[in-house]
Amino acid sequence: MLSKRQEIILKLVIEEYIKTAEPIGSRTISKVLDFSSATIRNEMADLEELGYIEKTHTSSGRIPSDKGYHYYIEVILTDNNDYSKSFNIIDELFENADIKREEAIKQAMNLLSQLTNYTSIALGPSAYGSRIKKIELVPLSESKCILLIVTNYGHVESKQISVPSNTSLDDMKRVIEIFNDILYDCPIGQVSEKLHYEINTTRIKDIMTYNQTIIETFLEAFTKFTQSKFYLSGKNKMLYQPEFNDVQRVRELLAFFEQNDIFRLVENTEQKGISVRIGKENQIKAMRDCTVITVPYQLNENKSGTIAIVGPTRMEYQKVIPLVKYLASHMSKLYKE
Amino acid sequence: MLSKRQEIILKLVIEEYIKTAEPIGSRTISKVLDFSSATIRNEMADLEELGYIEKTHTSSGRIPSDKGYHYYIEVILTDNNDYSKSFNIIDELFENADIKREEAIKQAMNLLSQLTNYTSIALGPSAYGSRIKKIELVPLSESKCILLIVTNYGHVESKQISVPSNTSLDDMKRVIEIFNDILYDCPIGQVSEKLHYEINTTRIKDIMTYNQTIIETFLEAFTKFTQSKFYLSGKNKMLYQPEFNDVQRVRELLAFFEQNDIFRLVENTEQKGISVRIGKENQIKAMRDCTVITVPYQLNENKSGTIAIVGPTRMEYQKVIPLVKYLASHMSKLYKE
DNA sequence: GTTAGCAGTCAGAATCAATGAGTGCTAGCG
DNA sequence: CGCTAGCACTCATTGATTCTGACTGCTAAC
Repeated sequence: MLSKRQEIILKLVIEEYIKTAEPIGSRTISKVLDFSSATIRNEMADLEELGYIEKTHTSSGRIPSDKGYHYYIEVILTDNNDYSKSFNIIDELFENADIKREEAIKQAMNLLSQLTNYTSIALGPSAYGSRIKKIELVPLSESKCILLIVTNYGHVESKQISVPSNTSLDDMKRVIEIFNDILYDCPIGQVSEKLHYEINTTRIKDIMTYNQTIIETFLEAFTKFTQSKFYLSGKNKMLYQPEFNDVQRVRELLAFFEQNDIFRLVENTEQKGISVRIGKENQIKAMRDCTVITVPYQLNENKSGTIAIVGPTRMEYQKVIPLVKYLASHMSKLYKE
Repeated sequence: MLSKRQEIILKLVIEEYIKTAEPIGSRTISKVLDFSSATIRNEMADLEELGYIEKTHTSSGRIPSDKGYHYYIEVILTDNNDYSKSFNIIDELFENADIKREEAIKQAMNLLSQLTNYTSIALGPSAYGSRIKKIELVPLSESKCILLIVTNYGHVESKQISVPSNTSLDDMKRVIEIFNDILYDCPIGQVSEKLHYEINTTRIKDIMTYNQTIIETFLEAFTKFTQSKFYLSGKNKMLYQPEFNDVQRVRELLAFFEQNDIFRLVENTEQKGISVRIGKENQIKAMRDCTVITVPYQLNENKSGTIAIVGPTRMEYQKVIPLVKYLASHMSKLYKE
């Protein structure tokens, strides 16, 4: 357990370092704290021995360690969320009824990235809990048509298909008609199951047996739904952080964002509540100087999505944490309506 | 006019510089060319005086100038397009009938970026020449529905709208029905015009007068079509070029890509044929060390889109130019069918 | 027209000393 | 006992200096 004074010093070191990205010396602290620099040095030596701060070299000032940041976040930071001003913006965003859910999520991520100057990510099976509202076949020409699938959240998936030579457009339309009957209000997750069940039991059977390709195409269009999607905003924000003044670092980081490995960010995080991974706690090499904060948000039933924010370990936790929490709670609402 | 030997030397300088990104000295050339380094030096001095090559400092080797690159591209590079192997890949891509046009373009850009290791961009009013094939209204709940517009190229635009309190869903459906009649096969560019004409003359009038918001919403959805779109692939490729070892440069460039200023790249380019802008010929500051190659591809009638590729001035022109030309000609085909 | 040879230039690497912001430690003070 | 003044020490950073090597341009001779 740290003494009151140690806590104050730790807090000062961290907040100063967040501002300047430079190691903090004892004199800097003593100016604020009305103790001599020697006294501060003694305290700092203790804090270092306990592992909360470290030196970059023998005679340098101190910088916070990963452990120090954790203590700061979990013990020192009280919940004085005085950032309610920016929260209004979020509310407005979610109250706009003329925006599709996915659009709202996208905009929320842009907003988060703008407000914080870090990279923000929304992850999660965005189609989860969606139900089919309409399936439609629009002919484009003799041989081509577009298959449309619309969900209750306004998500539209489309796939171009060529009409097989042994099938007429009317045949296909009839099939789609039947699909509409069967699948109306059917949750995306259960489509495949339901379809296979119906094929074996009901009137769909006789149409299907003579043309298997239609159903295959149809199910293919569904794979797009089940693919987990993510929205990433502010990829480049990190470039402006001094810890990424080295091009090699930048390459590593941007290469990571360009891959579809984004999901590795949330591996092994808590299912409930906020998770803050600082520095080397992230398994990803490119993130060794970053903090990744993840907060799950509730979808229907027992599944959940995640929003994440990636910034330097030297992140403005005080500002970011309440903001992310607030946003996550509103995302949940978005999925409940 | 350059002598044969000068051309050979210029070619060697450029190709070596493209490989190594280092200034080329007279000895390097003399090893290949069976003349003494002194002779090469004399020739190089002439080439420099003529403005085809330059020095980075008094006693450095030579690097190509912008003018030198131009001479290389326009005079020295004969059309020995021996890259036909990679071209098969492009053919395959465009022959797949189960891919929407926009999807094909996207994939073509990915391919181009993969093959060249540069950034590739497809620009152009992708909706241009598209005609409406279907307008549809899908109800999601009591108060919300989705407006869908499908074009003959398989492009789908969707917009969520809330049902105004003084209107019934049936009313709206009837309006959409009428729209379908009027606008079927109507080119995107003429929708607004046609709609306004019909409003003032035909049966649509009486429905419209009592609810103006529907038509407004409808036209709003169309703005998405008319917004010129672009596909960008390989944004990060440039990071691996030695000329972008400086973080400041990287920031500038990526910031440019993130803005929607992309269209400035094609400002004032030829409407016909390939255009190669080298170094400072690009108005954009961030591109001062880049070459931007643009090739228009024909859409319907008199309008055209553009594909562009952005790399360092030190670009593998020999490989890139035929590839881009070939691709552009195939894009045109895509728009003709 | 070509080349050998030589003097000159200059970026980049290597070395070194000076600077100053920091530390740890000790002894003395209230 | 907690605090502080003071001193010796460390080390990153900076700038000056030098060295090296890859070049050039020029001249004189083949």
